[in-house]
Amino acid sequence: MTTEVSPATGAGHVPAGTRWLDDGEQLAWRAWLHSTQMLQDRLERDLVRSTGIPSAYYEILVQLSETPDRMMRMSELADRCLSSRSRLSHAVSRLEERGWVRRQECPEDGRGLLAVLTDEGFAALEAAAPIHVESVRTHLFDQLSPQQIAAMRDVGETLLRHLGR
Amino acid sequence: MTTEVSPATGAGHVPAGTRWLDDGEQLAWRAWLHSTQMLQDRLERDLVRSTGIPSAYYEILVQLSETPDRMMRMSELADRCLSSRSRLSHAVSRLEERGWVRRQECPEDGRGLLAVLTDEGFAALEAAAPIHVESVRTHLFDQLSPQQIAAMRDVGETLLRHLGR
DNA sequence: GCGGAATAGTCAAGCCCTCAACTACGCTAC
DNA sequence: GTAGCGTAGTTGAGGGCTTGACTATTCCGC
Repeated sequence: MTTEVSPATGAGHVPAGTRWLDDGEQLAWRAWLHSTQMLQDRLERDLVRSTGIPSAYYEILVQLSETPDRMMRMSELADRCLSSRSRLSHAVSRLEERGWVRRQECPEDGRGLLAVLTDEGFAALEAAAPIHVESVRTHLFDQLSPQQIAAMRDVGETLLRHLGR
Repeated sequence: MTTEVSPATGAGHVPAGTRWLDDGEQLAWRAWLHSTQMLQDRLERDLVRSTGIPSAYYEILVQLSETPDRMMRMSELADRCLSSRSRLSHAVSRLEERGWVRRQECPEDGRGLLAVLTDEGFAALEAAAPIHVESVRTHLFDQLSPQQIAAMRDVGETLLRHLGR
């Protein structure tokens, strides 16, 4: 995403009653939009450059690693990664090519599959994690006061409640 | 982007001294990560569904519309849209196919081109803007208190200062 | 003015994502 | 037990983005 909100337009062409953003809201909107885009972009580039793992794959590895058996149903994995099923399916195929994940039939449900983190996958994650966390610290936490971090969390959680998670 | 930070790993396998995230930081990180992803996703889908314009294109139209002559150098446009030059070049080509933008030679610099917003492009933006701003209100501003909005802006601006803009 | 470096923009290959169609299995009711 | 429907997951086509190589132009020092 990206996107400023109001066109440089005079009044009168658009449906009356549009609640345009005022100046403060415009500034807040641009600050949010640009900072999130730039930060995501920076973290992504750092991660790929230093570990060769795109963040979408990293997230999959993390979710699997946090599970007792290092395995999870494909759909649950998709949900946790905020990913569509199709996208996850493609991603797991590519992770299988790297030898980091394999698919395994699900005993309780003949339709289902389990994504299983291999030892190689776990090792790759273990190597990448310290690098990634350092990047997150450098570009996010080291820049903010404890109050700002608390506020960021509060805003994030409020939005998540509305968006449903 | 996406991405949890620490692997479910015992101590000892990774370089000593990694500054792992504590519980509060983890929660703040996940809240930020998931809320920004979900919100961007939601706004993008709303915009495409109701106007047919992806946010990357919308941003280009907005930037051009805010300029006195509705034209801008390709590189400046790329910078303002947080876009690579290649990406912008592709996007402008596609906007040209829609008849919303055209390229024009730059008088002062034979290497350069100007992207010019056409009347059709301006009309498309004018039609889309109220719909988009309503979506931003619904999913962002209507969910937050004035204090939260101020905090969001503060955090965003702080991060932008570090990331350079 | 000339040679080399820097800048503006484009293009092709490859990767990733989305959308919609598809297969396969499970569940329920009759 | 089988029809019909819902769920799990995959697949392929098509579009967008990134990277890196390429052309054209300008700038700068001499």
